[in-house]
Amino acid sequence: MFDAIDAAIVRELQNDARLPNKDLAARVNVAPSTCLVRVRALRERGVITGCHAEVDLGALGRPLQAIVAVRIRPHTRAVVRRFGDYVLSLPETIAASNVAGPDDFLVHVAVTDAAHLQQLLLDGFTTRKEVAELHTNLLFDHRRKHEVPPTAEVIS
Amino acid sequence: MFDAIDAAIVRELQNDARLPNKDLAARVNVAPSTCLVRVRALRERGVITGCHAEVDLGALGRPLQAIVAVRIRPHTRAVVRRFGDYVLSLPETIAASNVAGPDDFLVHVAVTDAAHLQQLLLDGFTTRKEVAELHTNLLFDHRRKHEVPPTAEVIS
DNA sequence: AATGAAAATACATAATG
DNA sequence: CATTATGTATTTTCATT
Repeated sequence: MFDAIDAAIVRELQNDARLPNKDLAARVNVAPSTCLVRVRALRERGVITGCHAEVDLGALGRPLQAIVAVRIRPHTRAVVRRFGDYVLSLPETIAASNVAGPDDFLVHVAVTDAAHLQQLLLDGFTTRKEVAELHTNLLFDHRRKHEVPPTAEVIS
Repeated sequence: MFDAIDAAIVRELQNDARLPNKDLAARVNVAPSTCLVRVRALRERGVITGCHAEVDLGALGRPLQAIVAVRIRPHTRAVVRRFGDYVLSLPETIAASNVAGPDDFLVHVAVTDAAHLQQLLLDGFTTRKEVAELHTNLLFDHRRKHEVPPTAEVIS
């Protein structure tokens, strides 16, 4: 299913997806050709789903981040899904979670400044009929970890 | 500062960081040599900060996600920073945000099942003295967008 | 499933327009 | 910035174990 070598490959590629296959092979102690076969298998099995460049949000003109908690009404499947699609289509949205609890969505946004945030909230959120309530949390700091390890159970 | 070609390069590499330079050049309509220079410059200027493989959390044995909202007391710089470092060191943590508002941290975690989540909350969070209050939101769905566009202001 | 060697590609650099 | 050329390195295939 997923042995120690696969786990090592996943770990290395989470940290640097552009690591040359030759170097990756050396780090996980297999031949380059073997390594390539394994990486391809991990992609085909859907374990590795993609490789994405990480970009500095400040450099993109979006130094200010916030988490917007949204309560949706009516709380129907169609309305919830439609809002999820909509909110992800906004250029300011980095991620959106549909959660259980008093709030229905937590939306992570990145904007230029407070004025931009206010405009986003007014034009992008509160104008929508299904948005019943909004709570905005400014982010002082957001740290994402790239290396998520497999649990012991999935390693054979 | 950042022209239309750079913006296109950033867009393409956010979607696929392993796109060969030749193909990338074709997509953004420049010569491969030019493209390579620009990609290197974007990395050196800190616009592109890294490339990371995205992995299916279910395949890693972590199909259940939650956002844990944590209130910290005392609310001092040292305690807040120490908790942030600690929480990011947990293998279950994917991301952690230090936010303004009633809650101090929003911690995104990925676990095996409800039992694992309970154990994480009890052993990893509530045992710590600085954790004053916890609210756990189960995630039904988390969607992250890879392509974050630059704002109009940073494009010249 | 893993390996080593050969063939195909891609990269990095430089010179020219 | 585009083109071309060139040497180097890497990726990929494949026969073999």
